[in-house]
Amino acid sequence: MSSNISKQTLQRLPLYLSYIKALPADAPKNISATMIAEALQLNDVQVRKDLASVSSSGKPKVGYSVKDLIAELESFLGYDNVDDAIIVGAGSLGKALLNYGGFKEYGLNILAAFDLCSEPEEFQGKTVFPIEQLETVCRRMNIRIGIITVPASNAQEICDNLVKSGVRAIWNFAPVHLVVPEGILVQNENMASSLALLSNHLREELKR
Amino acid sequence: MSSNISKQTLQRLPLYLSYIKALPADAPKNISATMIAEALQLNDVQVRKDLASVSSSGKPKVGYSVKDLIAELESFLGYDNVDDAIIVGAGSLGKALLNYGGFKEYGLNILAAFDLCSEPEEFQGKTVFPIEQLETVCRRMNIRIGIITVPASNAQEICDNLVKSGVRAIWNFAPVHLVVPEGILVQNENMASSLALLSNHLREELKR
DNA sequence: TAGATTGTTAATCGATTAACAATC
DNA sequence: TAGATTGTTAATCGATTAACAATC
Repeated sequence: MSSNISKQTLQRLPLYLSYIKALPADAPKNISATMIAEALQLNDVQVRKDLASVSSSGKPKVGYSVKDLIAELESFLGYDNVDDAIIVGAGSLGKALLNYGGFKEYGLNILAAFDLCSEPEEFQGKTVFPIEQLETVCRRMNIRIGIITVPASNAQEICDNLVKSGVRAIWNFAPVHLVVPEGILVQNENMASSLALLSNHLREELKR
Repeated sequence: MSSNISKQTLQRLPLYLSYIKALPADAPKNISATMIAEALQLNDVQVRKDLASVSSSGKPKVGYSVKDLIAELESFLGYDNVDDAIIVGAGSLGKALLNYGGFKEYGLNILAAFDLCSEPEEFQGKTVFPIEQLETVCRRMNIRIGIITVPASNAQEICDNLVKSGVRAIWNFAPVHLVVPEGILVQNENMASSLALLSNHLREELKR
């Protein structure tokens, strides 16, 4: 069952995919887990185990067919099966994400944004709706992914609204912990946590 | 020694800080690890252990002084000690980060951006320099943090330039694995990995 | 004093890595 | 056939959690 793929494995799969997709056109038709591991500075057994959970194109002595492996990873990661999403919060980050074309490649299509406004507004070809219309639009479009880019102080309320509107997975860019009912996934993109690592590294370095 | 604080702990510290900073003004002067753990849905021993690595204000039966704990966390996370950074890549994401005021609160000051252009350009009060001036500016300003928001295909080259320019920590938003010399930290903000979790959650849900 | 809470030592759990058998 | 490589079972490692002693 694919449900017992660990979070760690799931997060590494896109790395493998982007690496093998970036391989030059004249590269060999097959690639080994060892080569991928070396390029990404990972353990080769780990790569093999990760790939085993989504692929059956590995052959002893031969490795994996690059073409097949790309297809298997893309299919597993849902890159061919586009999910619609909406963004709540059309500040600079929200607008940047709305405007970013690259998500399509990952099977994510951001339909629209919501923010405080009295009328729907256009931004780079996408619509920013008044926040009041959140539930109506989500229900009508059957939206299952919500992206939160509002300030921390409003994030929980927005999150509750999203859940009430039928959203099942939330990508949270606000620096707060969100409480959700069981069965709803919150994926945090916490910049403060990343900065903590950067800042700690610099401090440690100075000590030496 | 603070160097043996784990990555996991380091990433949780900002969560504790933002939670206790958001406490209402009329809240009790002290807070227990158990309360923090409940609010953030974590294990209380974990919170206590994490806090023990940066704080000495915990008292049995009393808990932690909110005021002292905020001061200790802010100091440890370097929020009072601003680091200067530059961004390479002034596309929509790069501009959003350049424009985002919130990093100052975390001790990060983004001075300028670099991109392909023949002349320095102004954007929202900050300067976008021609990429050719990267090394000169980094050296002159003694920049130690570089933020990469260029397309995947250019990221390694930019990374090499940053390292050559004296940068010691890199915040990488490009979906590629970067290879760096020992001692340089790369912190990846990999959107594709996050999306893999969201997409997997939705798929699993459908199966049920 | 008794109870709540901290901080630490020990046990558990899960992920990573090593060892190895199977095979093209 | 021999060597490279996969996939799996076992060992190791590190992080989380449980148990408990110390104490305001």
